[in-house]
Amino acid sequence: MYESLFNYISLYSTESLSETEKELIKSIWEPKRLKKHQFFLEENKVCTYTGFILKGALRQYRVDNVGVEHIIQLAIENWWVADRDSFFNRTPSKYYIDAWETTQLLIMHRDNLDAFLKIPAVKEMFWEMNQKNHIASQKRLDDAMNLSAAGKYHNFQDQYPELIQRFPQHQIASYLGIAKETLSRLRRPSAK
Amino acid sequence: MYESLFNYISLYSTESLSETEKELIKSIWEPKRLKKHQFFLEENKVCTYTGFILKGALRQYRVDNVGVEHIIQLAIENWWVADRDSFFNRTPSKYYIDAWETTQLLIMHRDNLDAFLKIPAVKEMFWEMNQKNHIASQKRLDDAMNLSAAGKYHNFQDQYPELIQRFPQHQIASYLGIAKETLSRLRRPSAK
DNA sequence: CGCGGGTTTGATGATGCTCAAGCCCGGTGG
DNA sequence: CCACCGGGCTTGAGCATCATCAAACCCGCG
Repeated sequence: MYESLFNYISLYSTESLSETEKELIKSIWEPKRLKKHQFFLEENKVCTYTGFILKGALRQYRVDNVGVEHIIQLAIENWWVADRDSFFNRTPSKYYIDAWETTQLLIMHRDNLDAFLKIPAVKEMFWEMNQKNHIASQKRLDDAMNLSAAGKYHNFQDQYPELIQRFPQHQIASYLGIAKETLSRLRRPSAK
Repeated sequence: MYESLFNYISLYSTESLSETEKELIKSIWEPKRLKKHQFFLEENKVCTYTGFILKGALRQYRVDNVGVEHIIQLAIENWWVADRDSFFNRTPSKYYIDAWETTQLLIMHRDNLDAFLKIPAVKEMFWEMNQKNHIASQKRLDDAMNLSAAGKYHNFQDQYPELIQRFPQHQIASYLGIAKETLSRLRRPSAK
């Protein structure tokens, strides 16, 4: 059950986890199950937990002032879920996070964050992740600004083929910031 | 000369800098002057230095395959400059960074990064900055995808009024991902 | 005085959004 | 076993927003 998490940590760190550290992790991360459509986080609530997906799929989105959902992130196995801002700063969130498939998670309360970060391998992993995330969001921004709808979609296909299988295409469209009809038309008369 | 840097560090950290730490910082950060249009970084080179702006203004941009510049970042006093990816991972950069005004910087070689990060206040500051950056780029992405040209510009006005003074508007347009003509038209028949 | 960077203005057209309708298909209940 | 329902996907028509191209303008400076 905890193996995926341990693996993930060692993947992004040069240090390895001692047995006592593994025990610590087991004591602060707890399993949690979400049924489809169940919320992990709702708007205006503080994101007190961060999650690691063992099996399943979640979406993070916000709802604009006319009630339309804007998908911020689609996440599957071995991804983290949380509203970073809300989680770290204990501020109310602007986002919803819910399960798109029935999902098995490990979750950790914000109160245990410091203890978790005391583990050197974890600290290093977080650091690496920050870097990676930053670079990734820079790229995503660049794509969003400079690519055509077709470009965005092809890009997405290349980068996240798994996600295409797991989410309906109107959600992908929302994630990419294009209309679902446009995405539909892109797929039709098409190459590849 | 080093006071701005010290101030910046204490601003983002709960810890404070000892005298010996300040001495260390002075030994690894060196002053550097750039004349207008002089490069801090060029495409395909590794970004071996990171900089902190004491006075002046820089732009970071990439050049697309038809030769058009896309501004990634505009930076003035008390901002950091570097291509993070290139700097941390020692990989060739896709970006140019050059001085838009004559600029006074402090710079640090990548080889001194570890020593720099050994200072607790610095480590903490970096951590905080990572968080802030991440949240900011999330917001920027959201804006880029969902706002109209007018919305983007108003937003920019609110968030970075100083930058409007310092850079010509076609650069701001590029930063915002809109055509310079569009920006010009936005300003004319104008509110606010 | 003339040059050059920056800005403005106008005309045109592409891209992609909106709205509206119909379709496809899998699941449910009669 | 079939009819219906609903979510998702497709298709079409019209339209808004912006990018593009081209020309003129403005102004500080050598």
